[in-house]
Amino acid sequence: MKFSKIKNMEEFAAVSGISRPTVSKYFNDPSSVRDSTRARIEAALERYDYRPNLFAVNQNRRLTKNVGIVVPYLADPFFAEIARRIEQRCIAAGLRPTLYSAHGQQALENDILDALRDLRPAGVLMAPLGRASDRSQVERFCRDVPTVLFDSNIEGIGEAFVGSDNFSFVSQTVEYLTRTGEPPAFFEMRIPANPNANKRRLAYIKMMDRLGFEPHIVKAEGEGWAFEDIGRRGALKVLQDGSLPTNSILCSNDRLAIGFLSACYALGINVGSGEGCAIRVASNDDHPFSKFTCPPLTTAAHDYDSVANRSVETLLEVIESGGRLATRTETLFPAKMILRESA
Amino acid sequence: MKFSKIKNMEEFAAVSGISRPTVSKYFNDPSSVRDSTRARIEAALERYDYRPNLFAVNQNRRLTKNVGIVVPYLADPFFAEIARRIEQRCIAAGLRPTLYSAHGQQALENDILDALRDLRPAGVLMAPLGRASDRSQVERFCRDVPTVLFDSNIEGIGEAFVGSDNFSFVSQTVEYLTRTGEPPAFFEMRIPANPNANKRRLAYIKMMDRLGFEPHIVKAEGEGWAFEDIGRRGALKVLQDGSLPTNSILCSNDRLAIGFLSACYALGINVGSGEGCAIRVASNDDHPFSKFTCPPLTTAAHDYDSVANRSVETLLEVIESGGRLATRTETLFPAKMILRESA
DNA sequence: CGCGAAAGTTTGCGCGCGTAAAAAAATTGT
DNA sequence: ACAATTTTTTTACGCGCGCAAACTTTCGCG
Repeated sequence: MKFSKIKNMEEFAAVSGISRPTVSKYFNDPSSVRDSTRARIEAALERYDYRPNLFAVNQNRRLTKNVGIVVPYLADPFFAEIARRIEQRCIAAGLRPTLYSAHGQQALENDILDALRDLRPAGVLMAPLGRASDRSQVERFCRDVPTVLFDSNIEGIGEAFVGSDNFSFVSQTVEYLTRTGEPPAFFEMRIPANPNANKRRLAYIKMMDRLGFEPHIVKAEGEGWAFEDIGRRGALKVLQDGSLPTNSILCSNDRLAIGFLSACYALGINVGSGEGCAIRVASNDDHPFSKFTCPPLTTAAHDYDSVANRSVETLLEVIESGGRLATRTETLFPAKMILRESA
Repeated sequence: MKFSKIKNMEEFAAVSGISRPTVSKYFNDPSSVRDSTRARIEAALERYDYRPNLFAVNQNRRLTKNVGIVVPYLADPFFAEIARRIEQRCIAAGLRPTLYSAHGQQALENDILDALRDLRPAGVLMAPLGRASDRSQVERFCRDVPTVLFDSNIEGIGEAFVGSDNFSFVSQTVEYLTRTGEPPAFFEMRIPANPNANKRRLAYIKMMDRLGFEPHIVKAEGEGWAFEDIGRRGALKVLQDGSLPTNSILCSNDRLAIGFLSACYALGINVGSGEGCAIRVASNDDHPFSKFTCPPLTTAAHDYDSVANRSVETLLEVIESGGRLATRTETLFPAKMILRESA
């Protein structure tokens, strides 16, 4: 508001008594103009409120400050949380993030990539859908736009990958469950959406082998992103037909575990290690709500902060080195066991 | 990919043998060109992949197809879910939505509004932070950009409001709890972020009055968006010092209720109406995870679909009538009771 | 076949800003 | 105080496309 309205840089340059190109320089880097002119511009900014148009700015710039953040399903609190942190990291680094969710749909993911090209982003942080991703489209995109993948990896695509070390997750949970009770069965979706699920299954098998136990994998039917519901149905089934080979269960992820706990409650089965408990349930992710389940969920926690920080740091490196990295790095952060009452 | 790369409309017009203005017309409305030329353009589209630059298109258009969607806190699954539906409705209506989260911060909400101006959106769908919103900024924004508020209302601001009828929510839950047991106490945050909370408290008091009972309001300390944690702490406090005046609790919202259930579990208090249950807990919202709590939460459900649909419909009306509505309408959808085991 | 309307083409400007090159002005050093 | 910088101004063009006016071609129809 302040005084009259300024519609473009031309007008603002006029009222500040400075030429437009110099004003343009100022906005791209205030320290690039002489102190006295910077003072005059900032004096004008006090009196008139003007900001360069975000989209016009990027139309003809060599390198923009835009970054895209793409997640597969934003209504999943895990992605909401990691996206939130990444977004704030980007803002702190002086970038302009825009967040997109593929809502679990390949077509939408492709549309997002198309829209992202037009944004002319300096870089993109992307957690792909995984199995449902259109690999060739993602690959093409990464050739055009410097991209760092996070959370779920696609081998060889993007300048780098930052995520969690699934083996660290599963080895810790399996070890813990085994040490404090029975070796666990592994509970997962038959057709997992996310590549991490496959790595976790393999890690489970490997750990069980290493410890000298027979692996038991329990599959829940159902596809899509309604993990809790799928977990609940799958759990009801195996709990009712008594096909569960053990009294301890390791769920592939917390959302399935939430469904599993819900099924246990419905059947009157007490979960935990204490008196009167029939089954122990542990999981992976440390989903934001795992702390509040009943019983609270024992789980291997993502290092949310490290993944978010390193993703953004890596993207900044990529951008600074001109959009390409000499070698594709994969950074995996270990899990941290969170012991709660469910196991 | 296909053949060579097309960088702009000029080039595409050349290879398709049609003039650029006509091609431009085609992309704005394919039916506005003659069948034979449409066929030629589409034949060219088969051979070359070209799409007009999204941001350049909007630079000089009278009316864009952009819409902004602003929510206060996207890591809250309620907002993630409603935003997801609104986003998909917009896409279905041929609009181009962009989603923003204020992450609970006033400064961010203001930044988002600034960025949205530059997007030149045809309209904006906004769920404001509420108490934390910078009212004058939001008001200014709504004067410049046609905006429909949803979920939380700010009196007199925006072209319309679409949300849920808090009285319908609370009256049903209070009535149900009273009819099937004791009249409830009301559990809420001392300083609620959201204006709906205040309306719910007032509705509770009114209902209790009407039914001839003394209202009891239990306040949980804490600010911010970590509702579950605040609910849990608050519940632990009142459950431990025995200050709860009743055996039935109505939580202002489901996230608080999830915290409350967690506290009950920690203290070994059984929740529900059955044998051996000491307390009944009901709530409002039908949060996506309420179905999976232990016990599953009895709650008054938002009509997610209606709110999402009507919001988008209303915005379309606003846009069609040139950005302004004769009178500001407020549409409130009633709640639907979801009976589960917690009460 | 000729006529008027409809559709397409040409031409040119505008959106708001980045950026490059050359000229002018202000600052610096001595 | 004068040459040697540094900074700013001027001028001009580009980004990718929308839009309007005037003109030309095409189409439908009697």
